[in-house]
Amino acid sequence: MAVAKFAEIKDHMLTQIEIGAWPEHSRVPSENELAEQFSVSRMTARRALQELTEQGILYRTQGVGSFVAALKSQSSLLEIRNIADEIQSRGHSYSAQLLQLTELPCPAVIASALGLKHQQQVFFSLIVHYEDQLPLQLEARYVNPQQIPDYIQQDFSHITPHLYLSQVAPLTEAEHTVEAILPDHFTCQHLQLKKPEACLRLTRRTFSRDGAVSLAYLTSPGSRYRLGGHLNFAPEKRS
Amino acid sequence: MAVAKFAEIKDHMLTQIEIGAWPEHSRVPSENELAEQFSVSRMTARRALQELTEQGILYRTQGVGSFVAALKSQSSLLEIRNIADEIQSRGHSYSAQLLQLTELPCPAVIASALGLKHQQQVFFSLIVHYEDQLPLQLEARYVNPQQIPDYIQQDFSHITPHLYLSQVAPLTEAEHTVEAILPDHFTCQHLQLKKPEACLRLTRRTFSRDGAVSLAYLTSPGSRYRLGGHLNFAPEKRS
DNA sequence: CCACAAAACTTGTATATACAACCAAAAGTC
DNA sequence: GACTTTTGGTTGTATATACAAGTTTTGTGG
Repeated sequence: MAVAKFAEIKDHMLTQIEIGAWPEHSRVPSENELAEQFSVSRMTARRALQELTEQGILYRTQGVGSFVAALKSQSSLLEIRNIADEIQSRGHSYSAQLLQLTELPCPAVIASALGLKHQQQVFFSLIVHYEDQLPLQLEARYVNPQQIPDYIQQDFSHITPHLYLSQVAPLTEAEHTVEAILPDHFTCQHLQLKKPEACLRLTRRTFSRDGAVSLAYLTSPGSRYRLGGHLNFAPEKRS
Repeated sequence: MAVAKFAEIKDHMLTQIEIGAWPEHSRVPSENELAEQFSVSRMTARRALQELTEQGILYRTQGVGSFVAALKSQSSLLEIRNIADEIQSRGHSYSAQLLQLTELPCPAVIASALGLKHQQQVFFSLIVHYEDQLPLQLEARYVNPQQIPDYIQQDFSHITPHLYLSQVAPLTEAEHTVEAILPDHFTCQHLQLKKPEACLRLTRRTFSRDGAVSLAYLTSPGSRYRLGGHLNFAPEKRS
């Protein structure tokens, strides 16, 4: 058997959800209906539903039915991931648009955060990250030119700044803050938000051995993105 | 059936692992052996093994067997603290107002998250946390009455639900998601927001050994609250 | 002893069946 | 109309069976 039947059913259901044929909280076919549609036994159809439920994609209620759970992009608080990897690991297509890559005099706040002097030159990049053609995150990043002198010559349409930086200057430390903000007009435009909506803004400052490397403002619409974390207090359950 | 057979097998195996009878990487009984020991079918024994594998407690290899996984050492990278402690550690005054403490039929989403049945009764509390007389957080919490039957009799003007729960049912696990939302009118009122502003909503689901204990929605105005974290990437040690 | 084949055992997938628990809506009753 | 009962659909648990796929052990022939 090339690919398991229950996996084919899962695939089909995931597709239906992704293309929007099955919206959030809508009912999905019952075990018996799926069994008939795919010419499998109920137990096999059940397995597909079961595993999707365990993945948090569906929720089920005995005696009622199975439904599509609220679907949002999610990244982990506990690991620092490349946004591109994150999107691709969900099976979606990733793309990015470079809006700016320049050198500019350092605003006071940035200078302080990166340990530079006021008005000293600093690298600045502005990138929109897309998940399936929909803007997921606006990345505004200031980079310490003393530590990464070649930053401004990179081609960030093929490598994310985060990935590049972690290759060039191994991170030793990172500092995060998470805020909820209402984006300004400029941000709304680039995130293709018709009306301002609540956004998550992750501020990330990274350090290498020699000090602060970069300060990034990562802004994502609250309706498209959330952060997730899983903490274990007992050494007996999953990562 | 009071408790499912596959659950009994899981319990037994968890106990064996916890007391050290089955050390790390040791082989556990095969599907057939468990089936005979517990007088169940292979499929039922298989389910116990399967679920323990999904929880990361076992690992299995086709043709070889099932084994106890390595216990994970835990570093809580991002610690989400008791709101009262947090406020007081900033040198501000903390107070709380209890708005509701009732029992109500369980909405489907809550039931699913807490492992309860639809429409089953669930405890619900609604509390506003104040920092220096200014509302900082609205806490809406659903509590599993099977695990915390006395929840509804507590005096939450003198102890936070989070603190009470962690005393009564030691947490083994917590799951968090962070979102940015625009609060509804009701939430705005209790947070004393004249105009709706972007809010951080922290959803926290806590577990004890017997399953999900509570699900809390913690909503704070973006202008008054943010989450901070600090991650260290110490050199990895590999043997 | 070695090489190879066969057997035994393990996990993985799939089916057909049965019954229990639960829910919602329809049907019946007062 | 209000209430109760029934009924059909749905998920949850459990069993017996079969075969596939992978690994280890055993056995056999050379």
